[in-house]
Amino acid sequence: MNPEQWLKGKLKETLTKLYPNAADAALVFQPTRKDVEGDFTLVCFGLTKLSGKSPADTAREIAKAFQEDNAELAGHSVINGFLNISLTFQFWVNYLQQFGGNVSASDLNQKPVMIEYSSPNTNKPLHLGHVRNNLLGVSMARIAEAAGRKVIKVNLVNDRGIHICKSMLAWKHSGKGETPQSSGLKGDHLVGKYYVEFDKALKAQSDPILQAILAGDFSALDERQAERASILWNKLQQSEGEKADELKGELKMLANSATLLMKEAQEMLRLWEAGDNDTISLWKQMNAWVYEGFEQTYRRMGVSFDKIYYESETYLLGKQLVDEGLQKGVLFRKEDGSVWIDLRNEGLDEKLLLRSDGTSVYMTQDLGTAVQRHEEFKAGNYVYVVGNEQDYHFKVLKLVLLKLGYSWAEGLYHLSYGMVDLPTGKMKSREGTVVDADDLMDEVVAEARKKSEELGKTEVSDSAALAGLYEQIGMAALKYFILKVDPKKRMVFNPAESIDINGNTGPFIQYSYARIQSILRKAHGVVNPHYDAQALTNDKQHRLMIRTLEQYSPTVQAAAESYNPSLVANYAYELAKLFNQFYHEFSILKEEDSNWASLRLELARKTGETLKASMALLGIEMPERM
RNA sequence: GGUCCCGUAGCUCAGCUGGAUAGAGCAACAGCCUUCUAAGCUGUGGGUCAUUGGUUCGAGUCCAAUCGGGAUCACCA
Repeated sequence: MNPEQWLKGKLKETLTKLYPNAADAALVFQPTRKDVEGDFTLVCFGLTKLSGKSPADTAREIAKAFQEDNAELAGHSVINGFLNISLTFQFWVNYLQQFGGNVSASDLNQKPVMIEYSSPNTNKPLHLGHVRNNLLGVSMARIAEAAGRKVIKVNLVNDRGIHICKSMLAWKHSGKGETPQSSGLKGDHLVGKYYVEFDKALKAQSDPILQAILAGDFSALDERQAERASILWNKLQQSEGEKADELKGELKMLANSATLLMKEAQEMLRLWEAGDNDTISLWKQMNAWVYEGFEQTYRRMGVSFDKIYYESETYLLGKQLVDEGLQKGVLFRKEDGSVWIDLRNEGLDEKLLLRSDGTSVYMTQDLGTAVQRHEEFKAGNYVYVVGNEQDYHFKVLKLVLLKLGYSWAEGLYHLSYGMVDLPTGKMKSREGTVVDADDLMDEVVAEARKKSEELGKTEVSDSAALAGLYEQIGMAALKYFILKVDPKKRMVFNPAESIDINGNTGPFIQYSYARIQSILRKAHGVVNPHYDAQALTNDKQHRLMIRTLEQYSPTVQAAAESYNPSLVANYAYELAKLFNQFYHEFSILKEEDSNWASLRLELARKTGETLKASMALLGIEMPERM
């Protein structure tokens, strides 16, 4: 039994005995502050209505009644309206013996949870943003599993569309048959290279057109575009600053679409959709290269999926839903044939669900995919790990599904995360400031090697084992750095400073663990594993260690329920830090009193296990020596 | 302009349903290795929790407004 739950239950009993209306009173109950004697604190301010007395008197009254019934209460103090309760040392020691690091099953939702994450495009390699996405997805999956839920990990690969055609086209024009084998490049990097090349070539073609447009000459554009350009151009003459930049951006897109290259790309997309043999086989070949590259990156990051969906297979889904929606009167058709939903009552706008030519948009596809998945898996929750630039999209997605009558859509959750910024600001591919995932992992591991060699000592000597250790340390540094931050916040990553290994970092926690393992190895056969709880007397530090271990289960539950792995990361750090303090203050192997020695050994062992379990939830491995 | 997210120490971040004197790490300075791994530990300095008002026994936390940063509001995905 978890002490916190146990005590809470007992307090409720006492309150019910004391006060007639106690049943529905909410208990404000929390761990006691470090500088005050006690384990848990009952905040009594809110209970004064029940007792009709001052907060302090209420606290005293409760304490008195509670003590009469429970021998486990070692003492208490009342400060203002705070009732600080200390449980006996024996109670905690007994608890330690049965502590197994398992998470009490959450009773919230026992249905499976589907987690979609990664969702890469197949036209370029993964970058820092994907790293945050993947790490969040993996750790959420593990945390949900630890909290007792069945998890289905899903990846929806964006393998079609104009962006793929760009890479294909550039490769066709200037690739000269280059392959990953012939170039020695990882497949995704090779394809990414041609994507960049396309952009360069496009710019060369579109710049002159843009200059002409800015000068008021729209002759390169077709009639419809010229009309649009003329409107924008007129506005531009009266604008400045940001607004002008925005208009220039739109004009630039018009210029792009007027280039021969864009027309070729569009034509290629048409051929692809028509199932043209040459186009399809080139597409398949280049995608295969990319998947091979992704697979390497995923494996190194510890990312895996139960099922992979491809947009090339799902992009036509959803049209049927639109028909349904029209029949139900939830959707409406405009004169030009396009289909919309009106969300103005929900504080949003009208949203397009089907183009006037009858083709589907992003939203149509996502609606279809969601319904298809629900039919297949009947999960209780569908978690989408997607950046916060799509907050609006997912809000609409959920609303539309609900309006269509799919009540299970209540279980949709957008795990929205903030961008990863560089100290200089946003990552911009045009400025070449994108941090590549593969490079990043290499750097971080190289840094781990360098720092470790500077320290000039390690318990590991075999060179293959050393390489493995550096990989573990570097990846721990990276993963922990990203996962310790609340997902919804933007975060700053400084590649120049690389990554710390001291302080609040992954390697710090690994080090604490390795140290514990060292003690366990040496203590084997030296320290008696059994101890007599009755022979031990109260000690604040030991009690605090056990209390902190106790927080593992509630922490994992909270992380699962709030879809927030950072809670687990911060917990692991707290625990490691606390143990390091403990380690410096108390010796295990040198302790002469065998009861204390074995208690501490038990504490060390369970701390180690809990650290390892916590970090495993973040996808971080723990070395036995370092 | 509408909507949403964020603003805590020089920097990077914690701060759970509102609770006691707002915490860590990095950086700076001063200590601790003949004693279980110094990737560690201890100490010092560093704060108008963006601002103003409100709600109440109590606000970094809730509400409103303002300022600052970002996202989004496409017949793109």
